[in-house]
Amino acid sequence: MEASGGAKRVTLAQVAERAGVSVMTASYTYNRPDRVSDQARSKVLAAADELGYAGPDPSARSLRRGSTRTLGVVMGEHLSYAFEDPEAVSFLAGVADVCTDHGCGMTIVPITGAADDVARIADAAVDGFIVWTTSDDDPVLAAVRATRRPAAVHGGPAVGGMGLVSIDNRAAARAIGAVAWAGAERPALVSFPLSRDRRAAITNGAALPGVTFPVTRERLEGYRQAAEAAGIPWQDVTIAVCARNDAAEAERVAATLLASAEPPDAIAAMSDQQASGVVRAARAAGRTVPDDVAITGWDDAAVAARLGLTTVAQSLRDQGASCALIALGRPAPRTPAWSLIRRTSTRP
Amino acid sequence: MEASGGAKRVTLAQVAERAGVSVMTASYTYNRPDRVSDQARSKVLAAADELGYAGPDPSARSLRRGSTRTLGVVMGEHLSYAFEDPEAVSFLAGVADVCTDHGCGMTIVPITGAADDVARIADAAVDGFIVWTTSDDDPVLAAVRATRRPAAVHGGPAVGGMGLVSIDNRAAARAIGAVAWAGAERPALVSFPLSRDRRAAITNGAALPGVTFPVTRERLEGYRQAAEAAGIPWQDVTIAVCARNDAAEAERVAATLLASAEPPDAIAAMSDQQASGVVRAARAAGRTVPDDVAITGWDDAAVAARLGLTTVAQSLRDQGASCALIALGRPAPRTPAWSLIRRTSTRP
DNA sequence: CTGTTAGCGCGTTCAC
DNA sequence: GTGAACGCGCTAACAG
Repeated sequence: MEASGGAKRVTLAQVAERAGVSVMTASYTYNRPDRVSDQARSKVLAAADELGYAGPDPSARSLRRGSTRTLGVVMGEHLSYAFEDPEAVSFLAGVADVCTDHGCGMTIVPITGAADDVARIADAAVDGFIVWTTSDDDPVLAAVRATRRPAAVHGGPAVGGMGLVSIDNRAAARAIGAVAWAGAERPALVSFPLSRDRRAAITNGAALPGVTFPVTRERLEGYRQAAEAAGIPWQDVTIAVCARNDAAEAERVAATLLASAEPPDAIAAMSDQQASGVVRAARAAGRTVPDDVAITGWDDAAVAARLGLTTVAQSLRDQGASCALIALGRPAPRTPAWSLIRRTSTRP
Repeated sequence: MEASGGAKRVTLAQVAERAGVSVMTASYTYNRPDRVSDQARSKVLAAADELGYAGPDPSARSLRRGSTRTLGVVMGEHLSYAFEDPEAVSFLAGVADVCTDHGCGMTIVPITGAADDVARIADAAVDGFIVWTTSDDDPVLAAVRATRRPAAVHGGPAVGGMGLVSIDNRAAARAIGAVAWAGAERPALVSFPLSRDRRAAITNGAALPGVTFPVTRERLEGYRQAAEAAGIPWQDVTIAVCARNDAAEAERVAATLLASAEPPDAIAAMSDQQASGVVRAARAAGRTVPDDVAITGWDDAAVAARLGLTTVAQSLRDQGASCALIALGRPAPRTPAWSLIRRTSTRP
C-alpha cells in the first residue's frame, strides 16, 4: 500500500489507465469480481494499490444507483436528547436492528430546533425518514414530507403521506388511569410537556391550554375518561406539567405536590422515568407506596420492574423496527400492542 | 403543493424548463437566493411546486461538492450493542453534540461481525470515521484506514494514520486496583472479554491467554501492577472473564465466586454496570460492602453514585466529542482525563 | 470476459 | 442578474 496518503483524490479512471484496462473492467473488479479475469483483476488491484485508490466513491455510487441505502432518523428538537431518554434509545436500537438486517446505514439528522432544521433535512442523503414523536406544528414534518421519500412518524402526529407507528395512547391511558386512581380522593398526574415551549406548570384538568404534542394530548384524554369513569371530575385532578421527561424534574414536582395542604394520594406519571422520581419523592416525604400514595408509570422500562411499578408495557424497540420498515418502503405493520402490567405500586 | 406524489424523479432541469429560466437560475434559487431576482425566484418555486420537485438531490450535491457533511460511526461487532451499553450511548451523545454544532449528519454504520462489514464501511458516504474501541485484529480497522478519510479510534487499538482518543487505562487501573485490593487477602477481578471470541472463564493472573482488546489488556496490566505493589502475586488474583459488559452476567459470576470455598474479599470490576451486578450478588449472599467485600467499578456512571461505588471517572461524552473533531479533520485534542472517585464501597 | 457510450443531478466555471 | 457548457466519479446497458 502506497504510504503517501495524500489528500488528492484518485479516480477509478486513473486506476484503469494505469492498469491498462478500461474503466469498466476496473469497476467490475470492485462490483462484480466474477466477471473479470484473475489477471485483469490483479492488474487493477495492483494499480489501485500503487495509486492509493480508496475504492469507488460512495456518493458517486449513490447518485448513479439512485439510492443511498441509508435511513434518516430525526429525533426531536435537540439531538442529544435522543441519547438521554432510555426509551428513545430503545427505539433507536429497533431502527438499528432493521438497518443491520437490510445492510443500510442509519443517519441521525442533526436537529437543533432552529430554522435551519428544514435545510438539514432537505440535505440528508437518505432513502427514507423516521421521525420521533413531535408536536403538530413541528416544521420538521413538512420538511420531511417535502422530500417525497417514504417516512414514518413514531407516536404522532399523523401526517398524510407518512406512516404512523403508535399504540392507542388514549385507550392505554384510560386503562392505567383507572388503576392508578381507583379509590383515590386526591388524584394527580405528572405529565409530559404540552407543547414546544415546554412550559412547566401545576394546574388541573379544567385549566389545560392547547396541547400540541399528540401523544400527550391523547394520553390526557384517556386519563380524563378514566377520571370521569371513576366519578372524579377532571378539574379535580391536579396536573403537574413537566418541561421534560426526566426523573429529577418529576421528583421535584412530586415533592412539591406531596408537601402541599392537600397532598395527592394517587399519582399517575407518563413514563417510568418520571414515576421513579415520584417514588423517590414519596419515600423522602415518608409516605408508603401504595398505601399513602399509589403511583403508576408508563413503558415498562427496567426501572419499573425494579421498583414494582404498575405501568403500561409497550416495545419501543419493535416500534423503531416498524418505523424503519416503513421508511424502507415496506408496507406498514399492524398497530403495535400495549398491555397493562400490575405490580405493587398501586392498590389491589 | 402538487398532490400526485409519484415515484418519478423530478430534476432541477425540468423545473428550470417549466419556469422558463436556465438551470443555473433554478439552482441559485435554492443555494444563493440573493443572486436571483424575485421574479425569477417565484417562477422557479411555482414550477417546482407544480412539478412536485423535492429540492436538490443530496447525493448529487455531495458528489459535486466533494464532501458529504456526515460522519460515520462504527460501534463494534454488533450494532445494537451500541444502544445497550449506557457508556456507549454517552459516547454517541458526545459525537452528536459536535455533529449538531457543525451541521453534519451522523451515520451509524451497520456492522454485524461478518465478512461484509468491510464492504459496508467502504460504501458509507461519510467524510470521516469514528471507531468505538475494538480488538487488535478487527478487520474494520483496515477497512476504515483504506478509505483514506480522517478517522479516530476510541479506546484502542492505536492504528497508524488514525487518531486515538483514550485515557491512560493502565495508570487508572493501577490507581483503582490499589484502592480495591488494599488489605485484601483474596482479591478478584471481574473483567471484560479478552478477545473477539468473548469466551467467559474463571481463571487467574498466571493463566491469562492472549488479550486482543487493548483496553482490557491495558487495564489488566494496571491491575497487575497494583496487585504486585500490594504484595499480591498476580497468580493469586482470581479473574472472572465475562463475555459482555453486562450487569446480569457480572452478578451471576460474582455469585459463583462468593459461593466458593475461598470467596473473594475484594472485587474490582471493569465497569459500573458490572460492579452493580457484583453489589447485588454480594447483598444476595448476605455480605456487607465494604467490610466483607470491597467493590470497585469504572466510569462513574449514574449507578455508581447511587450505590456509593468507588470508581474511575471519565467523560465518555467528551471523548465522543474529541473523536468527532478528529474525524472532521481538526487537530487531535489532548489526552482525556480520568480521576479516582472514592466512595463507600471500599475500605478507607 | 472486456470495451464503448451515455448519462445519474447538480454546481462551478466563464461568458453575456 | 442570467445562460451555456462541462465534468464531479461512477455504472447500466449494450456491443464485441
